Amino acid sequence: MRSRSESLEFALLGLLLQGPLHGYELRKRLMAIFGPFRALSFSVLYPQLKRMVISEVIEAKEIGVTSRRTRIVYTITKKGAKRFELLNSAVTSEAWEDEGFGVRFAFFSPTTTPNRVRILEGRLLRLEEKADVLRNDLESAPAGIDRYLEEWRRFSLESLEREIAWLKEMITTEGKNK
Amino acid sequence: MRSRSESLEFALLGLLLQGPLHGYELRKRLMAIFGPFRALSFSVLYPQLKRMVISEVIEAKEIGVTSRRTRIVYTITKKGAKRFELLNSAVTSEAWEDEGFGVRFAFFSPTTTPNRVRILEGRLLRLEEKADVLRNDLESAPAGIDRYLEEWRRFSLESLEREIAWLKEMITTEGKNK
DNA sequence: CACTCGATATATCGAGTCGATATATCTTTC
DNA sequence: GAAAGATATATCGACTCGATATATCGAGTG
Repeated sequence: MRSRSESLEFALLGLLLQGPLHGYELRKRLMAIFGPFRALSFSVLYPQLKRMVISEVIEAKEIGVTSRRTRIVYTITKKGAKRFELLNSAVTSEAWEDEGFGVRFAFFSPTTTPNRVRILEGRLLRLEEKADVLRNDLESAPAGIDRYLEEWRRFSLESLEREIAWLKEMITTEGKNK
Repeated sequence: MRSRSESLEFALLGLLLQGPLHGYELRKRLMAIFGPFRALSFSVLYPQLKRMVISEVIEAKEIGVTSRRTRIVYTITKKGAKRFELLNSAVTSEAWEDEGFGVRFAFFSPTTTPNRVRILEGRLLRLEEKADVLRNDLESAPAGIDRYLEEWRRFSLESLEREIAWLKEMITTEGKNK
């Protein structure tokens, strides 16, 4: 299982918990949640839904009684609800990598404070690792080796440090909710 | 041609312009340039090098005279140097999308101020598009629909605005070099 | 001086992703 | 009533990703 499809499965289960939907509508809602940072094409969505039908976390029902237009409506199963709970509580590295974190964060509401903190702290550690690499690059590189590369690294490091500060704030806020 | 492989081709040509190198070394240098933001696996690098040999922008020479160890050294051809020039001057959207911009920026030195400005302005427009989507999301969403989703959007928008400000600064600096 | 360990070096596999495209219906606008 | 655009499902080929296979080289250990 690739990390990208794990976070997609998580998001799909999260949406279907609120009620049955068909593929096109699922895509629309996910694109709205993802915003301009992550695309979702049908060639990713439909195979993913098929895999989820096979693993029995969702059920597909074709409806087309009144209109001639076929629509396939997906419903979450009991196994699917359990799967969502598992993905929510058994936090893996997927939850704090770039691909997964935004999606996990967007579905923070249906989880608990300890799980939120675990994800936020995982993300924090991951970003501090990246920042360390950049700091080391900036220090060890011969001065003025390439001013554009240097400038890019400096800007990236600043961005990371801002996200780290934001995460720390989020963790503090969660702590108060305990 | 996918955008990811176009920016990889650009980076490989940029490195090989400085002298012949073999696959493993090319990967090491690229990973150092990309930093912690983009991985590069051999299953991406080797097929890309093969495609570039076929399109005759590089040549492969197997050396293993003294040692029994095979090493395949790649040399840029005249066609390859022209290809690098083309990618440098005929700026496509690839140069300002997330995948390509960092790589283009890292190889800013061997290009000219007008080309740099074109890339920076393309990136600027792209980020302003994204920021507009987020601003619209934040304004049109019913207040408090999900405080985590809202918080994420707010943070993403702030990050975009910071990158926009940085780009404007870079464009001004380039202007002074004219 | 055999032994292990980590770095060097090339390569492939299956599963998944991406962008483009196909097909057809429904809805709105002129 | 015709055209345009949103709705809806689906597939294709080329490409990417993570894991794994294979084997050599150099450095340090006991």
